[in-house]
Amino acid sequence: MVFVLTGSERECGMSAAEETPGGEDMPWGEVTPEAARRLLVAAVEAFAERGYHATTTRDIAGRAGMSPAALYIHYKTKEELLHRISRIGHDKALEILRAAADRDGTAAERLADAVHSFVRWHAERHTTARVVQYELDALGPEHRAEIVELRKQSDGAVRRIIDEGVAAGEFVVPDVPGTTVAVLSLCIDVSRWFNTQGRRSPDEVGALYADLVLRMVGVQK
Amino acid sequence: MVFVLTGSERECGMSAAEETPGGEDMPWGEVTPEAARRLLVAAVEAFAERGYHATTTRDIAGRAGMSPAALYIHYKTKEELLHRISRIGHDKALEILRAAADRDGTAAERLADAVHSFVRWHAERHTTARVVQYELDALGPEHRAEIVELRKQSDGAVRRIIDEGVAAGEFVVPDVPGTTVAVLSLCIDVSRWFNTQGRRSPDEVGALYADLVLRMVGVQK
DNA sequence: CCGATCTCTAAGCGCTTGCTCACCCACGTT
DNA sequence: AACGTGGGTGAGCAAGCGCTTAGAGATCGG
Repeated sequence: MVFVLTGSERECGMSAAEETPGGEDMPWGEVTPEAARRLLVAAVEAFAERGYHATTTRDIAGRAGMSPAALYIHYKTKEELLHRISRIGHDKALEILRAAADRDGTAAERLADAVHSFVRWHAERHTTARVVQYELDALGPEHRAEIVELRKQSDGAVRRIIDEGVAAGEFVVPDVPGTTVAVLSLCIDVSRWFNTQGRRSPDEVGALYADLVLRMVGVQK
Repeated sequence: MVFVLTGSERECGMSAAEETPGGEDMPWGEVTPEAARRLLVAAVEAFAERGYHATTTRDIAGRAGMSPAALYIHYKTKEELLHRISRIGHDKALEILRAAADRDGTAAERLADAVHSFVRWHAERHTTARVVQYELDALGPEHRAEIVELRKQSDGAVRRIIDEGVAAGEFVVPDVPGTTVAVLSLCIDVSRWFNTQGRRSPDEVGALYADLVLRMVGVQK
């Protein structure tokens, strides 16, 4: 299931039987030299807290317990770090939406599932999501174009569910593209305001939002 | 040495009969020495394009056709510029929401009005809105606290409409605070994705969103 | 035991940043 | 004509930035 694209780091030290510590579901399990992962996690935290441009390479390296120069052994530039984070995050987001879209069940069930799990991810991993969703403009032109393409595919996955719901008579939606944008926007913005200290758990927000979105597409309960 | 705080700068040079060029409704009409306004408009554009931290004071001054040093005649720091922008923008946003909340009419009419005009503002002036809504963390502690207070009042205005709609039996909303956050989040995020080149006009997006929000609160059409 | 390799560090280079300072000039008043 | 004042500039400072380089220490096949 590992969808490492830049991958090719399976030939590193450990035997094929062993697993990356933390297992398959560990957030950044696919980032392989352990030091590279530490740097990446540190970068996510720093970028989420202060923003990409306000974060220094010294801060990232410091959080990872390393010297500033160590960063450049694993990443060519600070921008490449952001790109890696963004790429992995968008792959994960797209995977979540596609899994829901490709399930069995009514369009309403699939849309609710998509929103619920998409929102839960944005709340649970809101530090990552904040970087992934709001630091797009800090990427260089080619990297940005690559990520924009992934976002179009996310849009397509949601639109497909809504289209099918309309075709099946489950949904009443006068403006499918507009509603698709609104649904995605609503979910994504969770990462901006969600706070771990708040009253609601990620799962509760997911359930609330799934209900709100079903209302938006005109499903009667 | 006029350090304009909010208003009350009517005692400056021009006669009482004259108006600020552009009239009362001009976006930044209340910012008075003309050079200070030019700097502020330049800052809004630059912050919206590149983000606060990626924008240099030289860039701002250059866009306003002035030398870097000129900025510091009108503003103490770069952060003060952001604060001024943020303050004026939030005041305007709150004014829009309050005007809709205080109108006559059913809760549904007032909620639709609030969302329509709030979204239209975020689309029409999406450069300003982007700065106002997404650069909050770049403010210093006191300035941020001041702005956060304004946001709480915006939340209150929307919540009041929804509360009254529920009380009047117009709305069916199981979770009023959660729905309030979702509605505001939906509207605010328009400033992130809205593009002047796109198919929809600000007014059309406002109308679409007003309809979506009425569905969210369970109004049958 | 040797060199090759890989990871990491101390030091620092060249540049840009936010901001300041000494000075200038147009203009309204005397 | 002289002057004071407020908006403006050119040059530049101290600090901090992203990134590089020379080399240290650990590990390992031969």
